[in-house]
Amino acid sequence: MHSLTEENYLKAIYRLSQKGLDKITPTALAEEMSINAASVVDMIRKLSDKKLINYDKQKGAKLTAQGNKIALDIVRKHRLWEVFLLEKLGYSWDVVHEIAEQLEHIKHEELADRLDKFLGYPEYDPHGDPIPNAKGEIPSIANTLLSEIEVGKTCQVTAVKDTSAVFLQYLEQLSIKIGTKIKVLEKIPFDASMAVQIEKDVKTTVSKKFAESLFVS
Amino acid sequence: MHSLTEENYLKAIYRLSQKGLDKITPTALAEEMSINAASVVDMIRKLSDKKLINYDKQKGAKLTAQGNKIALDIVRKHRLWEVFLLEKLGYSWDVVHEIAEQLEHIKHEELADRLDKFLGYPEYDPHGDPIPNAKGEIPSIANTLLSEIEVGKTCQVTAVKDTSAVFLQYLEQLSIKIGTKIKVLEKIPFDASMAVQIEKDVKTTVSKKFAESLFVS
DNA sequence: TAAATAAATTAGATAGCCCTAATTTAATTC
DNA sequence: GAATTAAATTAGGGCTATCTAATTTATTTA
Ligand SMILES: [Mn+2]
Ligand SMILES: [Mn+2]
Ligand SMILES: [Mn+2]
Ligand SMILES: [Mn+2]
Repeated sequence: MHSLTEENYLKAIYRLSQKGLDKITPTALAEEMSINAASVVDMIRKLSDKKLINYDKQKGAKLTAQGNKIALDIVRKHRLWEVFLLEKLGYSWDVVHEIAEQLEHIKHEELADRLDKFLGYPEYDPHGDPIPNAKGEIPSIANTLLSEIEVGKTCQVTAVKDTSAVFLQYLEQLSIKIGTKIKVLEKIPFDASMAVQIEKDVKTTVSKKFAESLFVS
Repeated sequence: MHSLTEENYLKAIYRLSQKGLDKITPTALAEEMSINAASVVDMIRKLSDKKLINYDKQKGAKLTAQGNKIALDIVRKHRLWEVFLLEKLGYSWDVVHEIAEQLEHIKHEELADRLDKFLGYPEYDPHGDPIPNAKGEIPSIANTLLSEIEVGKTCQVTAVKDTSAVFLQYLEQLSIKIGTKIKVLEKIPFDASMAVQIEKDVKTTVSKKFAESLFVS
């Protein structure tokens, strides 16, 4: 059996590889997990011994089929619990993550599937991230950023790239949620900020950082 | 902050004091938690230092007001999660306990209250145990055993004293659940077993051990 | 390429929670 | 009351996951 800590490492490796990192180094993992690189090296050895990852100084760390299965299962549970917390318990989307971080480690054979059924087989979590199904298949992922949309075009929010509480609260304040329509009115060359119109009413200007933190389609 | 392990100790002390033990000794706790007495002594010191219990060689271990509050909170969460697992996820009453044993340690300020509301403020868990409310008040507890019911009388199951999976599965097999009516037909002096009638139909004989494992009213 | 910097690894510790074995203290029993 | 048995405690470790400080190995940069 694998520990909560091992699960968190596997999930972090999964996350980094999803991010498109070519090489997952101890330093990158240490940064990602806010942990010391020396500790990471220890755990890399442990996970390698357990055949959950392959580690190679040249290629970095890679999940094995087995490791990937575990990581995907944790991600599935994490996102399902987030849906539960938001839809059933009425939590807001800037708090569900930290609680799901604990809930994802609850172990019981049928738990994910039962939760999935109870929630009506949701495809995306509250932040727009895709939920792997029971077979480990993942719905397609958004990859266009708001910053890439041309002036005059209207797009629709599909997911948040940055899931920090501060950003989510700011979105809340602007009444932006998954599905919200945003029209790009102007791009300011000076600092790459954007003038946008949110749904019908509100016009505002958002920063480059902001425009690079929202996925749209 | 207190750890998962500390919470389990506090809960065990709470459980033993509810059982009416006059003196909670290291040995009793060790037995209750399937742990070595030497380990218990370590933790008793730790919990004493944290003022969560008072320990006295003469009087044994006693929860302080603060310790009691934590224990009660864990018990509340445990029982609420059991209701959730049974009613919302469709688990049977012989499995909910082990999963709730993990879920009870999920930490978030409003979690218990939100769950409570979502479940419709249940008063009892699937085994008939009372659920402390937000103020820490506990509904009255069943204390009459089936074995104490006189011949000819009919009673109703209010709770199970033994919550082991084997017992719960046996009850399932006999179609006995919380609320089931049982009539005592005969008491056999030889081994203190009892002939009973379950609801209208089924007549069967149950052992002394069985009759002392069911609470009725 | 040699020097400087950065990354990876090793060495050595610590904290939490558990164990076995030995010892001390208390409770029984003869 | 002395001997025996049981309970509580101490001593000494083990394992996991973390850290800091040193060292080794790679990568940059001048
Ligand atoms: Mn999340
Ligand atoms: Mn986690
Ligand atoms: Mn239970
Ligand atoms: Mn527990």
